[in-house]
Parts: sequence; structure tokens; C-alpha cells
Amino acid sequence: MKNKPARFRKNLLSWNETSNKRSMPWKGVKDPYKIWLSEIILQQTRVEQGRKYYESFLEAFPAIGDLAKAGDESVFKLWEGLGYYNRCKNLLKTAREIYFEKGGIFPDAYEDIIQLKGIGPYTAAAMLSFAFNKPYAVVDGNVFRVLARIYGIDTPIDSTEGKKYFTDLAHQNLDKKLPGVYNQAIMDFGATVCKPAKPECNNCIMNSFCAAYLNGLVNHLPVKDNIIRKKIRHLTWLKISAGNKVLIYKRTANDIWQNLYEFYLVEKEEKTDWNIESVKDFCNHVFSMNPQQINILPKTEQQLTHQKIKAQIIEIDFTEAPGTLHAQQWVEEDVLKQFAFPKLLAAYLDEP
DNA sequence: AACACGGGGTA
DNA sequence: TACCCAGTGTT
Repeated sequence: MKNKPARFRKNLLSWNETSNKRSMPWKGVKDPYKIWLSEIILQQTRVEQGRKYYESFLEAFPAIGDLAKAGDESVFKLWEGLGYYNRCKNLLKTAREIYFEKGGIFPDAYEDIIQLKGIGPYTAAAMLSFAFNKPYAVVDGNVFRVLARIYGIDTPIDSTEGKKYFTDLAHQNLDKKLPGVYNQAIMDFGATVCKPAKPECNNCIMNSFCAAYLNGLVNHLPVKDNIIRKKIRHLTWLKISAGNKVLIYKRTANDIWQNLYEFYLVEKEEKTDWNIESVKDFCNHVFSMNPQQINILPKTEQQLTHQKIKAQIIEIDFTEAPGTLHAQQWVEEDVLKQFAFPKLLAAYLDEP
């Protein structure tokens, strides 16, 4: 009787050869640049959501030098809508570091690769196994779930102890001769068979030795003890125009949507019901100027992981730029779409 | 160790 | 609504 890691490994690779139908453009690719790009895009992002971004990035920047030499705004524009924009900032930083300081060559040692911005333990292991065929086990959401169930581990996966435990377990299970194939297979298995909800236990080739299945714990594993608190924010964006120019600001604060653009923002603690009179009063009070025209759009909402955004856009036309206004950048209406905006504003620009 | 960071899919 | 997704960086 083989030990459990060996049994799991054998079954996983067998499933991979006979039943794994998952197809992705970066699968089997060895080019470190493409592996890296795909892994950054896929952090906390579903494969189906990331796929088109991978294609468009590769089309715009076929090699790392193309990305390294690109301007910030054009890269953020390509990233627009994908979320977690810090990834984009770090993508650029690392591309430039590799291209301009390391001769365009990705490091292939864990200690070197982990130091690059945007690359943590998961991405480092992915690059080392996929691009360099080195025996590092990836530990992502799929791996936590599969191993927690197969081995019946209830240590919280978001605890320090849990991360260490599952990393060690993942390494014990890894096929050291085929690390890339194994890593790809366990993630595909987690995504298509050992799914978070309604896993395919009845058709699972592991069910004869899966601790969670045998003990009726499938829906209780893995354990996560992180509690997310959501706060509500009330945002009003004043789209201020003067002539054919529109006022925009780049978000720089340590907050959501950093490095993206927005209109003049008014944030309040409580919900506000704007009307023509209150907008006029606001303009006269804050800008010392009477608006020529006001258009109050319907309220909209967006759910983020830690925040619920209640937003409203108000279009305001002035005959000329208010002198008292702290202006950052006036741009022509028809070049607005060259800038990257948060989803809510991008949707407005697409469908005003 | 705890928390923030987006947008979309699923139940 | 609540949870999750090829996680990482900051405090």
C-alpha cells in the first residue's frame, strides 16, 4: 500500500491525462515572460476573466521590452476593468527592472524571483515550475481546497500556521520530476472537479481515499476564519465641463483605484439626495461660480470586497473654468477614453 | 497578524 | 447576500 501523497499524485496525473479538458492559451508555454504575465493577471482572478486580458497584453506587448518601454497610461488603460490595479503598477515596475537592469533575463532562483514586485510565494513557484521545470509546489486557492479535503485538514487556510502547513503538504505531494505538469493538473482539478461549491465527488477518482468525502466534510473544508467587514461609501462625481474640456484627476491616495482617473469627487459620510438647487448652492459655495447647466444622473452601486460603493454622477457645465477650482488636468471630451477609469466611470463613458 | 485591494461568477 | 477566484503588499 503506497503512502497517501504518492497515491494522490498518481491519481492526479492519471486524471490529467485522461479527463482534463481545461484549455488555456498559456498552458504548456515555457517563455518566462508569458508565464509571468499570465500569473500576474490570474492572481485572484478567474481564468475566463483573465483570458482576454492576457491576449490583448500579448498583442500589445509581444516581448518584455515592449512592455518595459510602454507609457504608464497606455498600460493602465489595457488593465482597466481587471481590478487590483496595484498588480498593474508592479507589472510595469518589474518589466522595467528585468529589461533595463537584468538584460531582459528572468532570474531562475527562488530567492531572486521572490524579490520582484508583484511576485509572492505562489507566483514564484508557478514560474519556477512552469518556465524552469524546478520542483516548487504552487499553493493557490485550488490547492488549499483540494488538499484540505483529501487530507481532512481543518487548520484555517488564512492563518500563518495553515499557510505553512499546506505549503509543506503541497511539497510532499508534488511530482518532483514533472513539477509543471503536476502544478497545472492540481489547479485544473480544483477548478473543475474539486470545486468550491457542488464538487463532482460522485465522479471523482479520489473519492475512495478523500478524507472529506468519506467523513461527510466536503462542504466544511477548507476552513477560513477571515471575516470581511464592508463599509459603505457615498461618492458623488461632478463631471465638470467648460467649453469642450472636462476636468479629471488621477487618484493618488492610499485607497481603492489608485493610479486610475476620476472626475471631481465629493465624498460624504451620509447619503445625499442631490437636486438642482443643492448642486447650484454647492457650485456657488465651492467654486464661486454659477453653473450653466446641470444634469443629475441616477444613483448606481458597486460591490467591492471590502466596500459597498454608492455612487452618482452629476454633469455640470460652466461657461469658463472656475478660477477657484483646484484643477489637475483639463482634457478634451473625446480623449477621455484614453485614460483608465474605475468600472463605474468607464461604464458611464461607454454609455452616458 | 490583520487588513486592504476590484470585478465578476455561482448558489 | 455571501463566498470565491492561478495572491500580494502594507502596517
